[in-house]
Amino acid sequence: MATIGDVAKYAGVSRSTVSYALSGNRPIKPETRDRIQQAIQVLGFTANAGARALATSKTWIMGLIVPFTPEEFAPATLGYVLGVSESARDLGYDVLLVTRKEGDSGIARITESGLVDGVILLDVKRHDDRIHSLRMARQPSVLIGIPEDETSMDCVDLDFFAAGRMLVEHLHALGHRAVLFLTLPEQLFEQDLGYAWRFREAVSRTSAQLGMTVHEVAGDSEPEARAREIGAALDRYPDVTALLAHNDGALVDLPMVLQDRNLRVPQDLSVVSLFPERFGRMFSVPYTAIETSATAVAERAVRLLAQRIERPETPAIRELIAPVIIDRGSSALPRQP
Amino acid sequence: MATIGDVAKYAGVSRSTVSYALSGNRPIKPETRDRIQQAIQVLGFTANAGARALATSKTWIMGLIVPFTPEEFAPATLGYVLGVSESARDLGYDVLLVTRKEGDSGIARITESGLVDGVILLDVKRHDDRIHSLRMARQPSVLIGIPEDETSMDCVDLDFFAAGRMLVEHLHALGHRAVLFLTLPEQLFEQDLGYAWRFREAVSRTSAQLGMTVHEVAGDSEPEARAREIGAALDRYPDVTALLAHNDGALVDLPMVLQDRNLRVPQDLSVVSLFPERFGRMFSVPYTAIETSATAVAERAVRLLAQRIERPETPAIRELIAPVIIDRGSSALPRQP
DNA sequence: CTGAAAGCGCTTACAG
DNA sequence: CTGAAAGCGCTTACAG
Repeated sequence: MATIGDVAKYAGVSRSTVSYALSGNRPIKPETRDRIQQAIQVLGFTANAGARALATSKTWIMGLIVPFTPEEFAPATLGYVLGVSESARDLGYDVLLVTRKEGDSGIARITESGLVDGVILLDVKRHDDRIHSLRMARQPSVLIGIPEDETSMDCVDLDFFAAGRMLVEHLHALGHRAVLFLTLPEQLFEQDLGYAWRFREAVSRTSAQLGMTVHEVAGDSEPEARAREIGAALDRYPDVTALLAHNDGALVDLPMVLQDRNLRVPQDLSVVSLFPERFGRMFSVPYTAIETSATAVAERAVRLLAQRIERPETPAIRELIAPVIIDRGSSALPRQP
Repeated sequence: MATIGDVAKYAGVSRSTVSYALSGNRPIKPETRDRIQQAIQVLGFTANAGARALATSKTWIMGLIVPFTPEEFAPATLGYVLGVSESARDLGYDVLLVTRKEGDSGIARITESGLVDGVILLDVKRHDDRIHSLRMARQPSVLIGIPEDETSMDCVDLDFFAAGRMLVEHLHALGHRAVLFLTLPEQLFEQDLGYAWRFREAVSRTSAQLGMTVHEVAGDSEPEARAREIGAALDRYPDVTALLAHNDGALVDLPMVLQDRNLRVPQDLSVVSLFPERFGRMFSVPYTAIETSATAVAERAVRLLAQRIERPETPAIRELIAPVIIDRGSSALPRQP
């Protein structure tokens, strides 16, 4: 491979001049610049990443920590991964992917070795050990999700509390007073995932305030069990007039389950939900819902991290993205008893 | 951050001794080794990745090129990404993720700068421009998928031709003579994706050899259109006794579509398919099928690349993973007319 | 507007 | 069994 020395020799200048021409950090005489440009072309020169990182202490790589919990929903996760990657490239960064098996040690490894300039953490838990590793690191980090103790941590997320509240208020405004709430798989709560808890808390608090009855059904991650649970719950609570489904997997089976019981939407049962936008494009989920935009969240997170890398000392930011309901006509006035 | 010099000073040895203790590349007196170990502990030393890469010309990073075609199926793609990441870590490598927007230039960027030791390419097309960039690179690469011209390229993939043939033969053996073949979204064929074409070709060739009639239905990527197409095709070809569905998105809607038409599986219609294993765990797809194991393919690809990185000159390998049918009882003798 | 030189933090032949 | 030194390929103060 051609080095900066080869380019310098070919262009008849010093290595420092080539370097400055590359970085634009000092004015170069136009003709000199042209000669250098040509030399670069001819020799096919690209600066060595390791050498540059060593000299500048900057790698232009962001670490992305993704646990890939098996119970989580692939299209959602993928949306974040893709969003982070594309946004990072827009700002000149590459993305190093660190997945589950390693857990905590992965963060230490990529930060302590100086492999990355910063870290984005996905699937933040309410009490997340990994945040300790992030605080120890000399590189900045941004969380996608909100932990219990967010002191001095930059966080970005959809406002899942507002989302839960909005959906309950939406049903309440239509006149619904008894709602079936299909939650995420229990494992996700056990894993202490912030968004799962915040959404559920919003639903239970808001419904309590508004005097609504909410029957919770723990959404399974296993398809057959899930369908059975939904059916059983509909039998158990004949008073419910609406279904609030926060379970991506279940949404796909829902049309079938409801049809099996001859329940028309929205005449017999209103259905509202929350799911990733990618999901709606891939499957038939004809329900009024809040669409979580991984792209928007990822983009904000990457921007924030890039800013932090440049100016580490500004105070931590918490950015909640306001949810928006897309009306697909699956909610209406409750059926008359 | 502590450098190797700090460790050397603390342990009272030279930097080279610390380096050799780290690499194990020459014997070190046990007591010396212990002192060094302790110094590393106390100072919290981790070797700088850039410096090491510069000195050794090895980054321990594999590039993973993933186009993330929107028509493709998230669980499938995610399976490969996750599989590559985990397998790479097992061998000591990190993974740098390069996604669509950049396309071709991304490969040049990460190889020419020496950022990666090798590249894994996903979603290989039959005629894939990116392979040219890979051939130009000084680092080795492995394709997940088989291009038309695989000269001197390492390739790993599920044997999609064998898969298509197996499923057709399976139906033929049961006595089916007219089959509806629901293909992947047309866009994937237009994108020239190898696996889409190979599977389809296997289906059409095998059925021709066996004297079977195959009606193709172009699977849409848009959910509503897809369901309509399936229904229309079932009406159009009343002679079909079996459905061969190679369309992940459609599989989820299928139970509903078939129920709408009062078609029982397998009494009225046999259904066989091919889908990623992750998919079956997430959704209810009760069909006899070949399960594509992204994990297995990814693991082979990573191993192959690691070998290439160590010994670049051995001849190129093509590794096709034999498909296996999982019987879920959705195929039976054809209904009597 | 440009060059010579030091330095980033490692590894590894060379020497003992 | 260990050390001193050169070198990997960049960047950037220092000097002119």
